[in-house]
Amino acid sequence: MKNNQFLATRPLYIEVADLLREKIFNHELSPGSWIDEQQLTQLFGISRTPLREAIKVLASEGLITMKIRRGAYVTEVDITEIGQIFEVIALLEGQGVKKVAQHATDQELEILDSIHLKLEKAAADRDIDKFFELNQEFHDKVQEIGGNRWMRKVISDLRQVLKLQRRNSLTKMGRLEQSLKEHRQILSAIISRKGDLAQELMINHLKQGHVAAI
Amino acid sequence: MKNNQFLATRPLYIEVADLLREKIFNHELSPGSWIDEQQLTQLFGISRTPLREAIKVLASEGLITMKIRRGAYVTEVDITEIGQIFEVIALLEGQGVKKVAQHATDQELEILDSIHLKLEKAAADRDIDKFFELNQEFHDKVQEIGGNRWMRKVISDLRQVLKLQRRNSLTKMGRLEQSLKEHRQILSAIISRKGDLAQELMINHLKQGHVAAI
DNA sequence: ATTCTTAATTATGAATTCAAAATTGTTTAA
DNA sequence: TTAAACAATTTTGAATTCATAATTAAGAAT
Repeated sequence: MKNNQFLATRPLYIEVADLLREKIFNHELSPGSWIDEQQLTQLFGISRTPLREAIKVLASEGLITMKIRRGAYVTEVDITEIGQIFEVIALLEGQGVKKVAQHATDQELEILDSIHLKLEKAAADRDIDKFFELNQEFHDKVQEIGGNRWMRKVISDLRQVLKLQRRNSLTKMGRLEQSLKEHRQILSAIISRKGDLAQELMINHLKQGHVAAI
Repeated sequence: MKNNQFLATRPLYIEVADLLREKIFNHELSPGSWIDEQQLTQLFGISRTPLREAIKVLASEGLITMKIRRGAYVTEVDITEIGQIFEVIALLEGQGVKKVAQHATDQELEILDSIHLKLEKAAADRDIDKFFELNQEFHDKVQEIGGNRWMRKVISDLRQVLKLQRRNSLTKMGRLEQSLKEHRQILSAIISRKGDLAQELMINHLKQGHVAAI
């Protein structure tokens, strides 16, 4: 695989990890399927070494499951587990948002507000991709402000696993409106420093919203 | 590196990842220091391939930072972060134990009780290693009964990060007694089906106990 | 002595090779 | 025809090799 001509080129295994995630999320590599190293090295034009390094990284993220002496498989996430993952995310983000409501500086709240404004605009424009991007950004910014690096990482990893499942919910417009409304309430609770309320709203937001609410 | 004589041997890179975590957390590999692949392959008696796979896994866990074309460095995990990790674990185990108190079968409670009995005995015998092993088992069994596979995985991952930090607190006998007492209360709350109380006790157990309470 | 240049050494990133395990395919026996 | 035994092939896990980048050491010029 030829590296680009620019400097500061990223390690090959990181590039490959990205390519693999992509293939997994768009189901070119479907859940449960075996990962054919041979085929992928040929497809990517690389050797097995960086590919296997990438596979191990995705395995530690939970996207890939290693079976000893019989290779790597795309993790299967059944509907029950989706619920379980949401339960964990809801718990953590609930705690995060509570702390934000209690301790964030006014300046930090401004940042959240500005993200939310853009979110409102994206919704008004019916720009779904943008909406999801900003939605993601809002949730992540809350965690960033919350300041628990490990909580943030856990959430981010679990979110990725959820992406395995994404698919149909993208089109559900009604859910988008509902999600926006819930965001409004959460932000409002944060700004008025109502930690417990913000927590409760966030938990419900995530538990009800499921995938569309990510 | 010779594998043990038992079957179901784990992949080498996983073993190596464990060894590296250990070295990182007891500061044989100190924060910020460069990771000498050559030296470690000799020390472990393995080749660079599995070592580098392990390094990449730890990098994706955040324990190691890769610098392109100049190797891997130990990330600094300061005491603040240890507290953050405990916060996450406490939150999750609190939720888990609550669910157990509410939904576990009587038979499952018996299992917890039997583990706790052994824990009492280990404490009475002053068998610290046994105590920690059973303590671990108790917490994990609660999660198993709780039934949220992903919550369990997250906890298990975070626990691993905490592992070596434990070493010094092992000797603190007072803390061990206190930990045992808290376990008694938690178990009692579970058995009497007081979910909210069990949750609160577990959260305090983990937050106060910190490393010794693992 | 200090700085600059260049050669030698070492480390990294990645490809290749190799041994052992797992799978597949073929032959033989009932 | 089916099942068991065994050989061939494929795949995995890990060691080794190789090209290039980075670092160190050595030597020349100021």
